[in-house]
Amino acid sequence: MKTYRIKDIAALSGVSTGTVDRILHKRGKVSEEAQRKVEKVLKEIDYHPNLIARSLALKKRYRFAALIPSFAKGEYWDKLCEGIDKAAKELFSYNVEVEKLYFNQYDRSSFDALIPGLEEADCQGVVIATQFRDSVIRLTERLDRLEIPYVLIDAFIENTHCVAYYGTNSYDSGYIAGRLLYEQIHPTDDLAIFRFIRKGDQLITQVMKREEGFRDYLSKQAYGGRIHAVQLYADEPEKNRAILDDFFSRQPQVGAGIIFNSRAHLLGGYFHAKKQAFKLIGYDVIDANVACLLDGSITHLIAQRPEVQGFNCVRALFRHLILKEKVEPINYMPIDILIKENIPYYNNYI
Amino acid sequence: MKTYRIKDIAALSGVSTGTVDRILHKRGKVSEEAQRKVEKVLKEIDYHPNLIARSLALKKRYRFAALIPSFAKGEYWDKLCEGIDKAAKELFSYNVEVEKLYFNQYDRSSFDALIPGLEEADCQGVVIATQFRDSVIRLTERLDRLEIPYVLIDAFIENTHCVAYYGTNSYDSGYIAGRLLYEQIHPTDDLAIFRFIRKGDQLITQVMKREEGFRDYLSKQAYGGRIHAVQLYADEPEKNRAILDDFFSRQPQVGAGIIFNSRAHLLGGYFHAKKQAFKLIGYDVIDANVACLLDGSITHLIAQRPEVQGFNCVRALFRHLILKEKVEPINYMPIDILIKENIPYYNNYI
DNA sequence: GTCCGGTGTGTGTCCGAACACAACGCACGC
DNA sequence: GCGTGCGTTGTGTTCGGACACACACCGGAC
Repeated sequence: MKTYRIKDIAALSGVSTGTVDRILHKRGKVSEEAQRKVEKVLKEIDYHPNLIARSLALKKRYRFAALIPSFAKGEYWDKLCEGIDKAAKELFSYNVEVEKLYFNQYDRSSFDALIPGLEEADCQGVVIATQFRDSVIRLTERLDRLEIPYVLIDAFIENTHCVAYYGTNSYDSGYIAGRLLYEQIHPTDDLAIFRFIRKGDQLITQVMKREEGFRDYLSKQAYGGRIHAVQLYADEPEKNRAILDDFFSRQPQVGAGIIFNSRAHLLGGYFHAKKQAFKLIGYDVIDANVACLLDGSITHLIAQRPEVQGFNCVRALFRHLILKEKVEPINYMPIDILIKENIPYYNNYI
Repeated sequence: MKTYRIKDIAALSGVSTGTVDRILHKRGKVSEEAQRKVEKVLKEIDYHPNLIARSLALKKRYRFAALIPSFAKGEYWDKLCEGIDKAAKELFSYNVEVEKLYFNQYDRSSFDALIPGLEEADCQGVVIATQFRDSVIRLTERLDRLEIPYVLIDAFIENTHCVAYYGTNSYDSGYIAGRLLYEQIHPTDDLAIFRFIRKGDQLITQVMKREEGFRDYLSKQAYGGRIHAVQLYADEPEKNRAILDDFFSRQPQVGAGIIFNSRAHLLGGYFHAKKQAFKLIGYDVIDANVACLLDGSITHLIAQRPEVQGFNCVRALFRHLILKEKVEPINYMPIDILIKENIPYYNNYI
């Protein structure tokens, strides 16, 4: 199993390495005859350039930017960041640097405010979290014009020219949650859907899609119970206790429920404190949710490996720009089902 | 964020690059004064060598060998091989080659027969599937003496000096299967455990451990049904039909069961053909099992991403030998729970 | 004073690819 | 016949690190 070098190709086709180089890179200034000779050899030997040597010779520095929501330790976007950092570290020797730009996921203008800075930074690739659809579309159009490749993460947006997309199918993950909850109850048992409201919230499509999938599963099963919606307030924990106490005093028969964002731990904590048995399904492997899974106050978590997503986003840009590989454009992440017994093994093999 | 080169260190400490090189590689022949000066600089700048340049300069070729069971297309070890091949391809530019040596997983002597060939091959690293405990121990002792690093895959073997181990906790995956099956039945329903016998079989520890975990889960739940063991024959499909027909005519109340190896599809096919409703749990995402999951004849699969395992094994050797990183020695793979609804997303993000 | 060994030290080349630059041949014009 | 210009080609240097080799220096032996 011989590996060929440019020098070998040059020798085989009777030209110099410079000519081979011009042909490989389509730089022109090559006679038809040389072109023919080299192409003939190339066809025979299946040449793969040595990527190590290439990236050493290309003295280029690559700067990637990542536009992601700001986060607290242990939250979803923190985990995603871990993956980004891991990729950055691994690609350090390739002269790749990743700069993270944070926005407030509940405030569109904070996202828009990042754009000018992004353009100044003259980066070669961008990772974009797609919280704000319209703003993202506007940004991608500008990046298209500047011919800067970008990767989308979270929700998929059609008609963009992204190099890759990483995310989950929210509808299906809701559908699966439907099955997991339905299997734990009787077909006529009542259920609760807990929702968090935040001042000035826009509806988050991801959460809406999950609920849609969830409800669709139940209706396909001829589910005969009632689904109660309970509104909670993200910023006001004391208020929530009162709301929940009130709800369960009026609807004591409700013994199972779901919450479509990563705040299930807030409910888990409530049930745990009151020693109330409740079948609760939540989303995302964040530290607080894991604790609830282990103490039994959450029965299932549905997750999507944010670290792997972050890692893959950066790697997709790397593969596109440096390795010049074809990158699979649409990548739905696995929908992981986690219970008390398998969560200890849910590590990140990246 | 400046990156330092050997040349920079040399300039900063007032010596030549050769001296810095000797100090970094502990090649000796350096005066105490030079040692001191360079170490002082090294402490200040946190030097990380450029891995790209290093692996270009090291003209070394790395040959790894992988001792794994032979397989048919789509089977467990085939998937593992995919991961190995993917790693090999990715590391090609680093001058890493992986040679696969196959043995018959039901015949210890076929494993032993590979050892002489392995020693001749003078490879720098070995991946070993641990089917035959004693033979593996003997091999690892020889490798220890030859100072050839190795990675174990499948079952963990204590007291070896392996660089890394990748596998699943069989007991816990059986325990989880117990929960998944128990949640689908009533506490007094009967269950079936299907076993495949093969001529000259030794008991496979992995399968035994799974069953142990499974039974332990049930006994902790005060399970009150009977567990029937059904013996089937790996090589004789017609015989199995008769055995199953006979079993279900005598025990028609059994509506759920499990099989602890990857042959659940053989049972799934049986139930599907007879249009018999049966709650069946199996192991491993092999193509045939996936088909059964989708047509409903298998309710759950428990899996462990063989591709990722294969990939990581090779990468562990690479990281140890070439990158000289610390590799986490014991790596239990996640225990994945797969149902009809999430199997379409169970791709391999490696 | 010369020769020899050993110890440190610096320089040079190589790895494979990228790219700049010099140089070549040839046709054409004056 | 000679210079100009263009199209084409080969050579040389670079990237950062590894390693071989040559050489400077010093002390001791003759």
